[in-house]
Parts: sequence; C-alpha cells; structure tokens
Amino acid sequence: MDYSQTLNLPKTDFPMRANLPEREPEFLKFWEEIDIYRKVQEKNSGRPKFILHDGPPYANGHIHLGHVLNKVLKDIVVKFHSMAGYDAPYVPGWDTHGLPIEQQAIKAFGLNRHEIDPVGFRNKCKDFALKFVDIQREEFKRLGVRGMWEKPYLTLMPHFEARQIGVFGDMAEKGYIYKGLKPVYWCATCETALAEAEVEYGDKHSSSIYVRFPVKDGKGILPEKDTYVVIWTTTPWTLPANVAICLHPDFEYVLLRSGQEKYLVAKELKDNFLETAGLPDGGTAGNYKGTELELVECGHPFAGRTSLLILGDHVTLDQGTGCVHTAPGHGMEDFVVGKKYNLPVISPVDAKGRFTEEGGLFAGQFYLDANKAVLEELKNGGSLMHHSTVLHQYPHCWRCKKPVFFRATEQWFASIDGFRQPILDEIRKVRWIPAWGEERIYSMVANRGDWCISRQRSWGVPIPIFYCRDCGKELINQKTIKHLQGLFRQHGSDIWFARPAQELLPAGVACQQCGCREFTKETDIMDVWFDSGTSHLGVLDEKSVWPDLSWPADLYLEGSDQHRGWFNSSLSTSVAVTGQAPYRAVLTHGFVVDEQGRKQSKSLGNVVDPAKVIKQMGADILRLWVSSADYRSDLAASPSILKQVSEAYRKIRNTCRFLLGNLYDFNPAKDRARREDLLEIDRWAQARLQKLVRKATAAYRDYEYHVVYHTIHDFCTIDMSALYLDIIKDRLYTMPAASSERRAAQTVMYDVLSVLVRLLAPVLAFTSEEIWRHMPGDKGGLASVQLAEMPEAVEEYLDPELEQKWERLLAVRGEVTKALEAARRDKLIGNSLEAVVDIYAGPELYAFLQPISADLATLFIVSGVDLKALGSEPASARKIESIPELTVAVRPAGTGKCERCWMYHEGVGADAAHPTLCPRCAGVVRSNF
RNA sequence: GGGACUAUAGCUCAGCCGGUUAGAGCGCACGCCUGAUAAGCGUGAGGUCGGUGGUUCGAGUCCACCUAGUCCCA
Repeated sequence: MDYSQTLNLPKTDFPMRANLPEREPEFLKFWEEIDIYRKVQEKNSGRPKFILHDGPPYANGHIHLGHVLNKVLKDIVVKFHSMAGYDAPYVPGWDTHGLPIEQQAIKAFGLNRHEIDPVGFRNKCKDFALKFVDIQREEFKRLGVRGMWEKPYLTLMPHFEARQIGVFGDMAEKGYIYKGLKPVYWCATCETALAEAEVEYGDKHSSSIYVRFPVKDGKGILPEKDTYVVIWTTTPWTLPANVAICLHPDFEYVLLRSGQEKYLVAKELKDNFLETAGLPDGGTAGNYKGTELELVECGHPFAGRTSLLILGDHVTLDQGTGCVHTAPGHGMEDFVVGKKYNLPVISPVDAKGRFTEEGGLFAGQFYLDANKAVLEELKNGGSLMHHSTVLHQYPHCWRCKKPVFFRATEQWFASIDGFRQPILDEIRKVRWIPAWGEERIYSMVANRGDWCISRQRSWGVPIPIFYCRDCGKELINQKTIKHLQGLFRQHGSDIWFARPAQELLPAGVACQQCGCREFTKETDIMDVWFDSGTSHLGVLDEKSVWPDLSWPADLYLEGSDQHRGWFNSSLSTSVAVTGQAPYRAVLTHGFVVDEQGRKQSKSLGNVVDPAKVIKQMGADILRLWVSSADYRSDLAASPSILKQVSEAYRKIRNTCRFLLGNLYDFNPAKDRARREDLLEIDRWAQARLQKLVRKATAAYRDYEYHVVYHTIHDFCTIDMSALYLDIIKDRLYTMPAASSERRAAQTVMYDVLSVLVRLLAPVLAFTSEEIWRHMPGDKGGLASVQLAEMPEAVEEYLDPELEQKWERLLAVRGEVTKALEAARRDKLIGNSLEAVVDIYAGPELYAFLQPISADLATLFIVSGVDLKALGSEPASARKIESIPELTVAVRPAGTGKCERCWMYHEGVGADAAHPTLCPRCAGVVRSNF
C-alpha cells in the first residue's frame, strides 16, 4: 500500500512562483471591473473622514522612483485608513501649468513662441500636459494605487482656475497683494524676461574696472578729505544705477595712503589692488571692521547722488576690493540687500536694452554700447583707477545666445508680512512628522521675503487685474473677480488671452480714480506655486465636483523639499484667506538614493527605473521596497536591494501558500475548533498572532511602515515557518483529516492567514488580493480584500504566562537543535527524526519540563525524548552553557521507521495488517481507509 | 557659504532614562531534508556603532568639532 495516499498533504492552486509582471495586470482589470474605489467609498460612507490631499506631481515626464515612493506611501496610508474605520477618499491631482511644460511643448511641437498666438500656444501646452497626465495616470495605476482616477484634479480645470483667482482676489482685497520692482533676467534681443532655467552660462569678454567713490560723510569713522572707497565691476553700464557699496560685516578693511589720497579696500585684497592699480604701498591710515562702516555716505562718480555703505554676507574676497558696487535694479543680490536698507530700485533700461530718460547722459544708448560712454565719463571725472578686459562666465539667452542682463520690472507680490505671524501660529498647531519639520518650515517662514507671484509667461493662470487706460490705476475687486470666475468656469482661463479687457469686465465698470471706462489687462501669469498652493480650496472645498472631500486635509504627504514648496505655498494662501492651516498633519519622506547614499543620476549610472522593475519583478516588489525602509531618511535603491526585497516577498508568499495548502479542506464556518480543543502550541501561536496584530496595526497608525514590514516578515520567518508550521506538519499530515487535533491546527492557520492577508493588503496590493481569492470560506461575501477590515487583537487569546513558558521552552529547543546539528556533523543522524534526544535536567528545569515531556518530541521534531535527572548523563553529553541545569545527548533512533509518518517507533510492526506502520498510523489507517 | 537631516554587520532595521559580552531578519558559508521542493529546516562566520576630542565610575546612547551624503537656500 502507498501510505502517502493516506496523508493530508498540502494542496493549493496558489502558485509558488508569483509571476507578478503577468499576474498583476489581471488584478488591475478586476479592480476596474468591480470599480473598487467606488465600492470602498460606499462601504465607508458615514464613517469619520480621513482626508489625504494629494500633492500634484508635475505633468511633464514619465514617473521615476521618487514618484513611486510618494504614491505608494500615500496608497498605504489611504488603504490602511479605509480598512481601519475611516472614510478615506483619495483624489489624485496634477500640476499642469508652468515653464517646464512650456519649454517642452515648444520642443515637442517645434513652436516659435513669438509667432504663435497666446491661445494657440496655450492649447499646445495643454495638449502636452494632458498627454503626460494620461501617461502618469496609467503608470500610477500600474503600481496598484487606488484612487479616483477617472476624476482627478488638474490645475488647468476651469473650476480650479476660477477658485484660484478667487483666492487671489481675496488676498488682494485684504491688501496682501502689491506691485513692486524686481530684477529678472532679460534678453534685449528677444525682448523678454527669462527664467533661470532659460539662461546658459558661456564665455564673454567684459571690461574690468576699478572705480573710486569719494567719501562725503564719514560718520566720524572715516575722514572725508581725499578719501575714497574703491569698487570693482565688470558691468560699467550698471554704474548709473548704483545706489550703494556693500561691505562684508566681518571683513577687515584698511584705508591705504597714496600721496594725498586714501583708499578703502578689504585688507586681504590690499596687495592685489595696489598691484592692479599700479600704486605704491604708502602704508595705512586706518583699520576698520565692515560693521563699523555701515551707513557711511559716498558720492556717486557722475550721477550726483549718494551711494551708501551697506553690509551683506554675499561679499567675497575672491576678486575685486571687498567693496561691492550695488545696483538693486540690475542684480538679484543687490536687490535683496537693497530691500533691507530701503534703497531705491533704479533701472533706467527699457525692454530693448536702451537707456531711458532716467539714464540721463546715456539716454537712448544700447546698454552694452553705454559701457564705453560710462568709461569715458569716469575717466573725465577722474574716478577710473584701472581698466582692463577679462574673459569670464556670463549668462546668455538660451534662444538667441546673446548676453542677458538683469532688469528691474514691475511684478505682483504677496506681502508675507501681512500674515506672517498667523502662519507661524498655525505651524505650531500642525503635527509635523518627523517633528523636525516644524522648525524647518517655521524658520523658513520667519525669514522669507515677500512672494513674487508674477511670471512673464503664457502657460498659466493670468493675474486677474485690469489697468485704467487713462490713468493706469489698477482694478481688482469682488465684482471683477466674481465676473471673471464665471467666465473662467465656462471657458477656462484661455478667455483672458482670447478677449480684450472690455469683454472680461462686468458692464458699467469705471475707473475709481478717473472715471475712465476703458481698461487694459495684466499680461503676467501666476507662479505655479500659487496654482498648487490653492488646491486645498480648489479641490477639498469643491463639493459640487468632489462631494467626498472636505477641508482641511488630515494629511499632506510629500518629500522633504516641499517644506519650501507646496507645504509653504498651501499654508500661505490658506492662512491669508481662511486664517487656518490647510492641513492637520504633514508627513515628509526623504529621497531615493543609491546604495552609497548618493542621489540617482544618469551620469553616475545608478538610476533604478520603476518601469523596468515592474516588468522584471512586479509592482508588489516596489511596494514592499517602499514599506521596508524608514522613509524619514533617504531610501536606498539598487538591484541588490530589490533582490533582497524579493527574497522577503518570497518568504511571505510561501508562508501564505503553505497556509493555503493546508486549508484546502477547511471550512471556517463548520470546521473551526473550539478554543478548549486547541493544543498548547496552538494557543501559543494564536497569542503570537495577536501580538503581531497589535504591533503591526500600531505601526500602521504611527505611519511606521518599516516596522510593519519587519514585524510581518519576522513573524512569517520565525514564529510560523521555522517553528509553528514546521512543528505542526506531522499533525496536519498524519492525523485524520477531520480530527479535532488537525482542525485545531487548521483553525489557527486560518486565523493566521486571515490576519496576514489583511495586514498585507495596504502594502502588497496584488498579492494580498491573490491570497484573498484562494482563501477558504465566504470571507463575508467580500469580492476584494480591500473591502475587509483591519484585524483587531483578540484580547482573550493573549496569554503572557503561556508566552513566557514557551520562551523558556524554545530556548531549550534551541539548544537541542544545536546538539542535533553536532550529531549530524558526526554522521550520527541526517533527518532530525532519526534521533532520540536525552534531556538531563536539574531539579527546577526537570519540574518545568516534566508535565509536557510527552510533547517534547513533537516540539523538537525528533522521534523520541527521554527526560532524565541531571547527574546521570554520560560524559559525552553536551553541556549547555546558557542553561546550566541542562545537558543534552543525541542518539540514533535505530530501527523501526514508520513508513507513513517517518518517525521511529518501537511499535512498528505490531499491527500485522500494516507491518511498516507505527501504532498511531496503523490506527489512523485502519479507521479511515 | 548658511539652515535642516542622516550615518549601528554586505543589506533592511532594533537598541528605552547612559549601565553586563551591541541584537533581529535577510544575504553569505557549511550541512540536513526531498511529504511547502525554482520550497523547507539547522549551524556558523560577519560590527573600532562614520571620525576625533570631551563630560562621566561607565558613552552606540550626552556635548563639541570634523568627514561623507541628502534636501532647501545663497
């Protein structure tokens, strides 16, 4: 007889090999068919809300691993909450405006921005953005991320744009919006402002000049007579706009003697200056620290105005004199430092690069040509100390390749000062995870300057302001905004570009200042940070579009770079308009790096492409990777790390497969064992399971997914695979299928599987669904594990006393396995069932082991255990260092191997009908077959 | 250059309020099994806790500085 046919060996269709790349798409289809998102929302309706508001990725390329990290974390958050008592809707979004899309659209469609009309150009940009929205949507879905994919939010949606200008209007009404000057890169050839991304650095020959500014009021520190401060510059044409000279507060400055004259320069650059200017070293007339010289007044070499000595940290000792010519209209640093001192922003150059009337002497000249005239003027005035030519790196226009310059232009700003303190107060009320995020954003907000909202671009939401044609007075109020909102909702913001101002205004509007009825419109658009920065209102507070959502959000979850980005812009608009933060908690994650901790880059060749990983290993491997690492610091990704993750995946999968394989004949509705019929080891396993539930769900609640990962993995590896499942195999296989002993083991296995599948669901989106399908029972009639609830620890299954007892028992077991390994090395045994173990225990340990001595063989997976008193052991027995009262000896079990259960038993052969079976197996076979 | 963060076995992580010989899992090596089998089990080897100083009876843990990396800013 083939006794293996009488065993209950595992049976399952759940494959060992996951083959995720092919299987995952089937589940995507399934979720689509049953409309899983809607089903979950229906299930959770009426529960308390948990709103995770999606930070919109930029729609201009395929997704990378950073997107995977972010979106999977969000998916885990949402799925956990949707299984843990909350209504957790998820509406994904995209950022669709802005310069990078403009640039890429120009490239992709071969456009010439100066030849195409704004509406036509914007349409192309829109096409480009929408194309990538579609691409990214498919890529995100492929990751198993669940959300309202058929109705996401896009910043180009008409209702979104309408809401956005509403926020702008509210801020304007509160007086937070003002017009000011700010220098921007400007190309005189293209007659346009350039963004930083649009300038290229290249070689340029420039004049290098040293110019002396006479001290007019030394403030009692510097003498006035024949005393000069010397500056160095490579842009003589900016001197007409000079209003200050900037010194470093901490540098040492010296006053050099040269005949009658005295010259102030940085001490460290003294020799350099003397040499260049060809002056003899006449000694020094004074030493000063930068701070001492603040507010000393100099005369301008030719403009007839004062040039103030000011302090700034940007001053360096690389070259020049340590005294920096400062023209706020022509440089970013100059502008920033000038603001601090309230200096005027002089920018006497027009869009074509020609000096305006304000440029006085140089009016009408092209700015580069004016260099010569300025030099002439300096020479005539005796201010020029040295002139040469240098070759240096200088910004050029990316389009026409001509040199660019800084030009102050009028821009719209949001005055942060108007609501800085309320923002700071709100920051204190938000929960920041990790906690250091609070200080990071707090100090950013405390120190930030005003928000320049203007962009001289086309692809974005227009700044909804009109100007009186006669007097130039700007017009923006509730009425114009309301009217525009109506138009935007209907036509989108394109209408601003398509129609003249008159057709964008409500009837009968007249200028408050002069009564004129004709207007022009602002041509600037808004910074894209203003778009996404208003999404909390444009999405969470648009009930007619997304009725499930509500304001404020419970959570924002983005990379740590967003402290300055989206967290900041959202907070600013929210506090300005509502007085409150738009989120209750903000969670940040680090960045994806390689194994050495370096950022992923093409040049380093260390980029991990998620599309490839999905194709080769499957999205669940990526998801498990996301969960495996502590995202608060940076996350390392590499082929070998992903390989490790797939090993862990395999362990989890096979544990579940083994559980499934042994539940093929188990119907939880009928076959569940009563608690009192469980063996002690079953109760131990169930206690361990409750511990797992406690620890994992707590970790989920605390957003500590790497703890979830390790907890589940360790449970599968140690508690299940190495211990419980290995030990109960004999019972599962050899006992009668419906015996109470086997049903007891199956009951625990079912509980374990039922817990695991639900704990895994937020992370292993696909595999958990696959397990769910193979699970026996009606599963509450739920088609998807995503509709199930998170397990809760069953308190009565917890048994600290039992666990403590088993901890000791397992320590003994550990020593026994060591002894078995030694015996194996000595060729005494192979399989542990070939062994009989003699345990020699001291009195206390003996008393501990004696009551369960009959179960020890099962526990150790050997054919027999003899418990004896310590002292009677042979000399060859193994003394155990960690447990002094224990000595272990292993001997071969000899003959009498049962053909059915493979254990050695002296009773084999006792049953004549089954001469190769042990009495137990003989009995089972007799009564069941 | 400034601000923030990170650094514990090859990898992913524990390590409480400072207190024995720094732990786990994976990987690796070696072995067992062939009734979880492209599985399962066991044993073992791996660490100057990034570095240097300091505080302390005692430092992976506290302090200072440095190095490397990451994010933001200039």
